[in-house]
Amino acid sequence: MTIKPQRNKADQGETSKERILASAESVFAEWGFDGASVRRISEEAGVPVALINYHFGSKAGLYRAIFEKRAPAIMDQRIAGLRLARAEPDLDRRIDLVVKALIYPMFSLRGESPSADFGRMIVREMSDPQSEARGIFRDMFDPVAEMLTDAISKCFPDWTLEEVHWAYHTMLGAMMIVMTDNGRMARLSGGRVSSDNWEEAARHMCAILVAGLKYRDRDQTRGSED
Amino acid sequence: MTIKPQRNKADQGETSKERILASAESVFAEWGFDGASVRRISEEAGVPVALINYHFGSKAGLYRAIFEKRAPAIMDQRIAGLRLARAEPDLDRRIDLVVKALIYPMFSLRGESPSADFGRMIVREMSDPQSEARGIFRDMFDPVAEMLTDAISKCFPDWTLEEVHWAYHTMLGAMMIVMTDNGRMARLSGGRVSSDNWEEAARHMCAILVAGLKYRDRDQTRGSED
DNA sequence: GTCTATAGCTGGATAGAC
DNA sequence: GTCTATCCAGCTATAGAC
Repeated sequence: MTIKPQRNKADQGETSKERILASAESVFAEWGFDGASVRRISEEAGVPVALINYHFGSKAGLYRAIFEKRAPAIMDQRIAGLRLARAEPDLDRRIDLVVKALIYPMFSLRGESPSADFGRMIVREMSDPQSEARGIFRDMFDPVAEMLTDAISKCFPDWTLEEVHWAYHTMLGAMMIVMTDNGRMARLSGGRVSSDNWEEAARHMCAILVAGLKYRDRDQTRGSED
Repeated sequence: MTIKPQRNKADQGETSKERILASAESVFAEWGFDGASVRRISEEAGVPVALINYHFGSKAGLYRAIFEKRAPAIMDQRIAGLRLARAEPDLDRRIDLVVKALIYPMFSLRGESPSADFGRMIVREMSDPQSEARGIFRDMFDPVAEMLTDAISKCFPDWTLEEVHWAYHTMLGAMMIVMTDNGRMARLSGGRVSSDNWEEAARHMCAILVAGLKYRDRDQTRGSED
């Protein structure tokens, strides 16, 4: 066991590598991959530019490192949520747990320290065609996404594959907008509703989505495709 | 001996201004505002860079011009849809029309010529904190958004303002993901479901969202915040 | 209106001292 | 590991001929 060198108060115990990651997260979230410059990140972190390339190889390497640092915690929470859902035999109650397994781990980001920014990074990555080349979703998010679609289809055994995947993507999309809201909700509501309260956000969204899945075929005849 | 460059067949009577707008739409959609370069746009349009600044003043001017060209048609369709909804006295049927007034005009974009790209541009603009400075949403989208939230609240007279705005944003988010899907849906479904068929996309999404709004309070006691 | 040429910057990345 | 200094490719925008 090695003992970490104790830093003084000014450092707040952070290594320069950690400071770079922290400021990169906020700069990438605000400016996007292309709009962000390593110079700006280095300034915000209070380190020279060269140090970024020393630690992370390149701008792209730094970008990926942020996802590698943040994604596992979210995936683990989703997997844990799915384990709870699987243990619920009543399918009506189970879908509720599945939806929450998807939504809550993402929203809880907004609670902790700097990481509403990471939520914004995810949305930008998701809406960027170049993301396919980076392969971040393929590598870090797809495995759990498959577990989730699988869990949905087990809750609705009579659904087609189309219905399952559209349900999943509808939920994913709804989630995106909260991670990305730039005060538009506040503007449209005359300042009376804001998206900052993530617990309320999650509650409202889960209510709509769970009901949407459970009752989607209630009022209309089932689609007759294929 | 030099012959005045005659428009070739490929031009099909398009002015250079129109060609710039068309290629800008696809380049901005693929690379984002910062990632796109006016050089790349000019190459794709087959015009010299200077012409872009002549016609549109700046890169930002060109960007905005695309929204000014495309947004009105969508807004008009939404307004028309809302007019139909207002004429429907049965509130259960009316909310169905309101949701469709929001969703369908956006999805119908994917039907016509080059404009899945415009859908992608909207999503990127929506997930970009810098968009507030550009003011595109404020100027071109917010007025109709207010009409829509208003229509929702008329369908559910007992809802709080929070519930209305969360419902609207949930729908908006769900829509975003279809406009932006980069083949991830196809990947996750093993190639068996794709988001290319916009009619099916709209159908699935509306089914979930309408049911979500109508039945969101069916299984749980109403939130007690006020 | 359309073009060539270029000004004036800012970008990512690296070399090499310490 | 950390820093200074620097390379040079790429960017937006404009000047000015036609």
